[in-house]
Amino acid sequence: MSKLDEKKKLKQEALLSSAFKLFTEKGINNTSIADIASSAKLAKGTFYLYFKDKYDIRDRLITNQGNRLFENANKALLNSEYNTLEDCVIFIADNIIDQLSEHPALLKFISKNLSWAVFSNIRIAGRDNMNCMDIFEELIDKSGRKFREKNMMIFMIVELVNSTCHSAIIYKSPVTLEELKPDLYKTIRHIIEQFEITD
Amino acid sequence: MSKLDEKKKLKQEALLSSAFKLFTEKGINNTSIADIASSAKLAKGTFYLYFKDKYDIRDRLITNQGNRLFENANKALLNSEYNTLEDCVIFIADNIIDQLSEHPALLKFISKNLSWAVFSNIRIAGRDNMNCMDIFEELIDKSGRKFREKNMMIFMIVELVNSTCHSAIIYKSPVTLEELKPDLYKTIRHIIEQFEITD
Amino acid sequence: MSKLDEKKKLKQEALLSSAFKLFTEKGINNTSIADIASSAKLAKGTFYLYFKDKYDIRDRLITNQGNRLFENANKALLNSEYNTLEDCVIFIADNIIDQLSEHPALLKFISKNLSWAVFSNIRIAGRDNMNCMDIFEELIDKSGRKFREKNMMIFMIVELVNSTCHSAIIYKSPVTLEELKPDLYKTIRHIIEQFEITD
Amino acid sequence: MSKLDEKKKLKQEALLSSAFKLFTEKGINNTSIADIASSAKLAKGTFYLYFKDKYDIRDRLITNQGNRLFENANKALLNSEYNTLEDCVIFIADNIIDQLSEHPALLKFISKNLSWAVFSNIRIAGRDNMNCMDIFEELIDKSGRKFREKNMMIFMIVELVNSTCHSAIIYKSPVTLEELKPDLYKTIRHIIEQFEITD
DNA sequence: GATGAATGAGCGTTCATTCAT
DNA sequence: AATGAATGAACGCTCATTCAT
Repeated sequence: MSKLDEKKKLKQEALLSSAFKLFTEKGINNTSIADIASSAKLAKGTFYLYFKDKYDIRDRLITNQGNRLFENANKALLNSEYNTLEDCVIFIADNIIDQLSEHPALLKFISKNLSWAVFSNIRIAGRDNMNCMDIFEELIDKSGRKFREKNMMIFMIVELVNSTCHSAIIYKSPVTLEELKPDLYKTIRHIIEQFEITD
Repeated sequence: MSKLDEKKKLKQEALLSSAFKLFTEKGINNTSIADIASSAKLAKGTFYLYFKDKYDIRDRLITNQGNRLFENANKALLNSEYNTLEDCVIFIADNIIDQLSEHPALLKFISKNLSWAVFSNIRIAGRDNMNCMDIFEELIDKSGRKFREKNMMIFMIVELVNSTCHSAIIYKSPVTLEELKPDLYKTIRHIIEQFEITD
Repeated sequence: MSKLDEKKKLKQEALLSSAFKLFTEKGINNTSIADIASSAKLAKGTFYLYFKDKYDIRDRLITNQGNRLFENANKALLNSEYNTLEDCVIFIADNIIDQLSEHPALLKFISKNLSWAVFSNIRIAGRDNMNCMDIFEELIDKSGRKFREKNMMIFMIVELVNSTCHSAIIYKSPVTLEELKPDLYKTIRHIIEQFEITD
Repeated sequence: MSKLDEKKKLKQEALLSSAFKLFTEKGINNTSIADIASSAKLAKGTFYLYFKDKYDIRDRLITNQGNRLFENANKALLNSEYNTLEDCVIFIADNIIDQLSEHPALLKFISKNLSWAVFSNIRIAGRDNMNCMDIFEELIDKSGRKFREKNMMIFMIVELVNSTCHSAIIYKSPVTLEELKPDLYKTIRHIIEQFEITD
């Protein structure tokens, strides 16, 4: 990589991290392109050399941050000793929930913008071109058990976790995260059971 | 009601329905107050006689539309012959899902803005000052069964239904509504079971 | 005066005193006609039955308040035992200064809007159609002394008092009122002396 | 200075002179930022690149114009042969009065907005960081005479000149400028005398 | 006479986008 | 590639004024 390319990379990263800071602090609507550029110590016009508009940089951020969450969770899982499919799925959920509960601004930012399409395409670095869905499929395969409608199963788990934790973390309402977790994980076990094929 | 009051009522309704149309068509961010007023064939200043700002009219719309959904579902339930708690809860969910699937714009609008705080305060017309939570509590009481953490139980059901149906209706992804429903309802039964206290 | 006329009088007075309160509290520019009307507990349209616009009511207020200041000063002078022209003029100045220093808002309001034309036409109630200038002329006549350019003499005194006290009362800068007074009155004596004709 | 900086300077000056023209012609209240910008043949947004708001540009104008008045007077004094303190002070007053009487609009603008705080901070170009007060102090020092309360003395002179000339120039009432001057200057001499300390 | 709902011109301000340097 | 001055459309909001009741 040439020196120029390095410089460009640095500028892009400065814009991304400035945008992330401002989006999570003040919300996307209250952040202008001038804000982002000046916070990155770049000129306004420079922004347009790297991104089309505010929504372009937002989408890049969601993907990046989503990646990070799952990478962390995946790495932690590999260091753990969990075995059953249920334990592994819950481990990942729990890990991501804990990451988010420590950065409520990130949670707000992500969950407002996380659609299934985005989610299922998040790619995991270090696992050759694998995405979230692939990780889950792998877990299922390793368990040796059989499931119908794997997509729907994962979809239901992800949506349930995402929406209930959002409320619990941001508003602590109607229950706190700590109150929620036991029953949330119990429900995850029910959902997995519900989709298992037992001959 | 005087003639003047009638006229005022009409104008407010014109503003509400214009706002709803524009919010669902173009999104709140791309709708200006001038748009709403002119679409209601009123002067810009008139808007401010009835609402504080865009977010005031949005909140009024959410409450109004939320009310309507639950009122319809509740009325239909009273005309049905369902008995068990599970059947009743699923009947309401199903009814609301069907209403929303026929108005995806309403679904988009509502579910982007529906927090638990808003939800649990939606009031049902015709049932003396009762809100959604009261309706559910009533169903539970009538069943004669005992549950721990009723709030959390309802919360999990509502969030699961809301988030999965949003995706299924708007994006038909990863499954269509018709594919989702059977498993969604099965999961609802699991959740209810999970919270029941059996001595 | 008919009952109706009394009611009208009351409404006009309510408007005047509301306007005065608001003008002195928030300034004329930040006071709207709606403010005045609602503070007087009258409808907006009613304002226009009594005054042409904001500046109409302002001018009425200046005259009214100016009258009051001079009436009070004049009444107090009649109860005093001062004899020489200098003592009388200074007594009036001092009296008005003290009135104003107790109502800085009134001072601000008056002195921003007090031109010589307005000043010299302020009428004193209870003295048959006499104005400020007449009062001063009377004092001069009673003294039995002779002056050239009486108008200019009074003009210089009034302007000097008005402008220096404005600064002293509102900003206490560059000197306070108490520091200013002795020298101010000494200068008034000099001015009177300067215009006296001594054969 | 680069070409760009020159262009910016020109634009700022265009805004200043447009604002001055409009403020003096129509008053500040009746001048909008759009007026100023379009009169300077610039876009409305450009105004905000150079000034915060209407009052920012007003304050800049007062300082600029005030500077000019005193600079001119000071330069003329240096070319004159006046010696005594009284003659010098009256020379400056007379010079400024003449400047103002030729630009009544400037007089209106300045004297409505000239507070003691503003006045005493006006800086004189070409005299290393000196302001009006410094000039007067210098004159006093050079005279070798002793005065008590120099601040108050100058304050009284400035306020008297400002307020009487305002009326004389703008309204020619109750006397014209030419009628006023002799007595005004006589009063200035009295004031100076009044503050002198004679052992 | 009194009301206050309705108007719509007008305001200050922001900001995405362009483009000459 | 990078800049940042310039633009002007668009916005939310205010308010004097009118007029049907």
